[in-house]
Amino acid sequence: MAEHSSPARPGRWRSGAESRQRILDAARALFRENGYGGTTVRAVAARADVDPAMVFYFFDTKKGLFAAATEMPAHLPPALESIFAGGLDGIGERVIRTLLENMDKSDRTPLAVLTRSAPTHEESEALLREFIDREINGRLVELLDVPDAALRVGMLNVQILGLAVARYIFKIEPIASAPVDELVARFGPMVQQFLTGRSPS
Amino acid sequence: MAEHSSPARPGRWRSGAESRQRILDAARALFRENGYGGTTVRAVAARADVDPAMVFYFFDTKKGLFAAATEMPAHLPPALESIFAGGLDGIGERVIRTLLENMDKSDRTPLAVLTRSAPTHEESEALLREFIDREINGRLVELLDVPDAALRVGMLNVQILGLAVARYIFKIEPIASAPVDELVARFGPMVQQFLTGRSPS
DNA sequence: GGTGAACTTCATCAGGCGATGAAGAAACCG
DNA sequence: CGGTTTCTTCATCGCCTGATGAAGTTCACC
Repeated sequence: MAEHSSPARPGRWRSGAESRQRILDAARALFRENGYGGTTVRAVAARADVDPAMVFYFFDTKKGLFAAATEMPAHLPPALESIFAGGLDGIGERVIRTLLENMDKSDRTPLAVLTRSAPTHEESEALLREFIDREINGRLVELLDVPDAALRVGMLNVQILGLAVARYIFKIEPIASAPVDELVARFGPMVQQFLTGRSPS
Repeated sequence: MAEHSSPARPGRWRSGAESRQRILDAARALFRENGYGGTTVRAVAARADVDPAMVFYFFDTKKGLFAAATEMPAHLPPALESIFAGGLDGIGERVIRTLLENMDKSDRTPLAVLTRSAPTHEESEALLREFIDREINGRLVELLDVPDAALRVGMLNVQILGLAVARYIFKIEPIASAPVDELVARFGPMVQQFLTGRSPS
């Protein structure tokens, strides 16, 4: 067997930014598949076609890699604004559509990562929850302005969580392969109903 | 420091069944908190106040321990029957109530374990899904007997999943502390609606 | 074209992991 | 009582983990 193409000698192969990106992509995939504990630095390195030491070179520790791999994608906050922009009218469909479209095209799926991962179990879970509570739930409760707003928003959380878990983590059919429009048509009005409809009490 | 009470000599201390039970309890707690990969046999043993070797003595392998710790509680199937027993009328409330009451009083929460755990990622996840598909979804689709039954049942799965994750895993308020009756009142009619209501198309 | 920084590899460390096997102590059984 | 089984501890194995440090290679800049 002759070594045909890769002499595996040290040196500057790639732009550095590229290696960093390769590692991040591999890390995101593995963290999502196997969780934090089930993912080894060596496996990430192998998948990124990179020496394990490079992971530490760029991210110092495994936790640093995790933090970098799960940070919020930049295009999410603007999408969030577009949900609230239209007021209460049709907000049900908007929230479902925005959620699905953003998670469909991105492999970051912060929810997925955080469900099965978390280095210390407290740390990043608390962080994400605080963000969601402040940026989504809080604003929505304010917008609704009814006595049982908190419970209504809680129900929305259940929908979002269930939809995300079913579609992206467990991949339950037919939810996983249903087109976005179908799901929006099904869930949108329902969400709208329990957000702005009359109370069942 | 004098060794005050435990000479730590080998020998028969407890009934064996008791040690086994201690290990199972500790394992369930840790698997749920940290997942399969994040739980070490040594940690389970420490929590059970038992030598690590005992875990292997009773369960042979770590996987064996996992299998024993996550096996389905015996009282679930009968509860399942009671859901279908009443036919389609009020099935929405029944399914929500049964789910909540069973998961509230049990610390097994197979869903919780399976969400964050799974030894090979395929194995037990596939097992639970097969069970759910056969025993719940299949029967329900049959019972509904409409063209879009699969999608309706998929929506039910989303509800169940979201509710379980929100209440028992993420502990999102106010869902986590809401009384069962409140949740049944909110989710029951909604579930009933999209199961037996007219199609949105 | 030489110098220093950026990137990459390799060898290696200490520590924890799952797992094994032997041997000791209590309980059970005749 | 003696022998066997059952429970328990301990010492240890080989492996893989996260992490470090030094040395080598290439590039950018002057």
